[in-house]
Amino acid sequence: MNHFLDELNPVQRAAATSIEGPVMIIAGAGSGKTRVLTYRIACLLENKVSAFNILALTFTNKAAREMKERIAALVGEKTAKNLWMGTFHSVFAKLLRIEAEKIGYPHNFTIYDTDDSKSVIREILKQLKLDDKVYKPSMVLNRISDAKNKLISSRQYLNNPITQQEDFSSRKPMLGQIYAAYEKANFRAGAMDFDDLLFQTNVLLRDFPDVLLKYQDKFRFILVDEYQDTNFSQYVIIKQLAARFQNICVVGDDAQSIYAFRGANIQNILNFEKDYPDLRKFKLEQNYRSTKTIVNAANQIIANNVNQLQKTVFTENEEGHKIGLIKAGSDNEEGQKISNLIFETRMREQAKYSDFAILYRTNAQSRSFEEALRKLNVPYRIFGGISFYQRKEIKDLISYYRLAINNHDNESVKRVINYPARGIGQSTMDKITVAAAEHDVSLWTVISHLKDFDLGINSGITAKISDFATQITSYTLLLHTQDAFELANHIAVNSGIIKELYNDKTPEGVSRYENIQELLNGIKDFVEQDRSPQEDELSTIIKELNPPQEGEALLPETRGFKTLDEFMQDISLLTNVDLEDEKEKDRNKVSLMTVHSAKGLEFPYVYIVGLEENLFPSQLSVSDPGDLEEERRLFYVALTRAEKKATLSYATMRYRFGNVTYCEPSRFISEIQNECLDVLPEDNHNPFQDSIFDSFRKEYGSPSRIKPGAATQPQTKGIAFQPAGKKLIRVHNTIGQSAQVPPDLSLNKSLKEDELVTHEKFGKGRILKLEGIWPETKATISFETAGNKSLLLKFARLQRM
DNA sequence: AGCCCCGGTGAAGTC
DNA sequence: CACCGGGGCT
Repeated sequence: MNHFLDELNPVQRAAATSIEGPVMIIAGAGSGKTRVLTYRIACLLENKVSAFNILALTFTNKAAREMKERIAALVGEKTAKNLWMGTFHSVFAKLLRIEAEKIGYPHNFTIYDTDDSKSVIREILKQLKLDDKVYKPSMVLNRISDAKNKLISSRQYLNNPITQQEDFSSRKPMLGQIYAAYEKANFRAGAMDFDDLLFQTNVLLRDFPDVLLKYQDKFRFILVDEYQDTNFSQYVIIKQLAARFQNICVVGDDAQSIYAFRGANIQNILNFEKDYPDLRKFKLEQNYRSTKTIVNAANQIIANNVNQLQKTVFTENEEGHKIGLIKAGSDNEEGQKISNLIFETRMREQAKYSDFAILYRTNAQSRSFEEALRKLNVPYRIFGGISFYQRKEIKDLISYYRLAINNHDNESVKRVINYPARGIGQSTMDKITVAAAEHDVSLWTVISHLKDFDLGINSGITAKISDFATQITSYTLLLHTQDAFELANHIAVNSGIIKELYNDKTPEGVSRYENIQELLNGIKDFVEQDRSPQEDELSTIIKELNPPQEGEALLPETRGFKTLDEFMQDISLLTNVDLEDEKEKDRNKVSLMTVHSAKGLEFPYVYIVGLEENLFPSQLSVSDPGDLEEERRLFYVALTRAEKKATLSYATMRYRFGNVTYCEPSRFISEIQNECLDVLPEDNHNPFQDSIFDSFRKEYGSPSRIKPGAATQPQTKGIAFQPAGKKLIRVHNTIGQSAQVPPDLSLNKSLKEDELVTHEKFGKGRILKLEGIWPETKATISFETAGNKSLLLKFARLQRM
């Protein structure tokens, strides 16, 4: 085994080979953490620890996959395959698939995404007759999520005088009741939301000592990566599982804790020593990734944080380039300057596009970079934003799949019961919903046993509903007799979705049809991949739980194919960096992503953009010192992604919330010593500035943006120019996406006092007074019938008479 | 039942 | 500015 350990420095080697007992590895940015983890696992395996006894929790599925590949290269694929490795959510979702029935859930439970969860909350608000302005679904969901991540059930929530008092004084006294109803609704639908995957795992391990014992015994060696970003719920799971053997190794860097907003508790890593007093602690302080300049600057920044573990990150790499600093006059100019720089640097350094990353604080900032990169024909790839699986047509089809797997999945029933249209309208749905609520059952129970419920609907509708139920049941019966692709395809055709989209010859329709094809292709690929032993383990268990029923074809002794429910489990917990182009040629692209998504990645050239007060650090963080420290750590993460050269930029003016705002450079820039910085000349003229694009802009004003494309095809994002017009118009880009755009109202700009105009609603009128400077010009207009009105010209739909 | 239009509202990061 | 839900019209 010495062959690979030779590649480690002494501390790394000690960390990798101390395989028993609690171990904490504090790993500075770029210190070879992944390598240590990988070799540590290889070491365990070479020390006759069975792969079946190892659990490794990573931050993304992609990280798990890559690590597994590296381990496979060291110890052989056969062994590596048996490791349990993945994100907290995906690992414990798998565990719950096996054990769910102990806590009253079906093994084939559905995982609700955030949209589903909000929809459940909306429904509850309706039933409780609460105002969704007061109880905003996203706010309610956050509140519930916080509670779950602290392992507070709805009952505990309601019994806690402190939370009750809080909710009462914030005029939201019903939050506890909503939480309780939400829990109940999900349970009835056999559904778990993201937080449930951890919460219910805790319930399981708490209430079933035999189950806990079984997994303590199974997972004798536990490794947790990015430990600084675990929340309380995750912390308790790990603590429980490791309690018996205490072979727990956590790796993290408090300086890179950036997920407090979703309940991550930095204290978990700061307190690890208290939990395991006899731990061994290793500090990986040598950075192998970045230049001296970058490491020094990063140290200078993080030194401004009070709350941290002591460590000194250093590097023996070369000094390297100074950190570039670019000032731009506007967000668009920032996009142009950065894009030009990437274009030039790539030429000069003979680099690949994929060597470059643009990192921003918020997804909304991507626009100006996309425009500018497109102008230069630089291929790019956006991570985050609207993912493929959130597109309407994909969600529709997937709802059928979900419904086939779990008939009680209410959100899917609501989505597809009348899509494609089959004459089951809102009023019928209302009746079904009421009946389901009254009898405390799922929608499916009502629609599949119509005669047991008095809905007061006519026989025509009754027939339509039972046809639907029969259709879904027929899919359910095929779940384990057809492979994922066969069934997915069958459902797509049989449900009529394919036909519906095929018949739609509008450009949007064509694009939707193609997306469906892409989904089906993805399922085909999935079927053709090897299955992992965990999946085998699961299929065996699921088969036991699903004995062939009377009249049903016998299940094959061991199913030799992958099924649709396996596919659905695979996709429900993908992170946005997990979705990667598989094709090699598609990979050579500039990456655009938020700093959060960039965690764990590295690039030779990194551009950190939008470094302005109230943006980075974000406005919401500047008032709270704790939040500000998290922002600073975020900036630290961004900077330490860079290997060769980092460049920072800020704009003095940008469009935010539809308005022009003027910005100050970020305080973080001033935290870097001047000798590390290289301020680029401001007159960085862009030779491509006078393109057709800009003349369009002059003529028609700002372009409207079309929805971001799927993560898999970001280049499809388009820009539309709308001609001046009266009505709302729909515009299309080249691949058929469309957007509704408002008419260009800049013609209102030329209106003068005393002119006669007509307004769609108010009719004829005369402009009495104009105040303010465009685009904030306000007009007082005296209408013949509607009287005097004061309107903002940029919004008012006026026509000159 | 379905489409279209409007107006209100929200805009941080994510499994 | 972009999204969403509601309401009204066909």
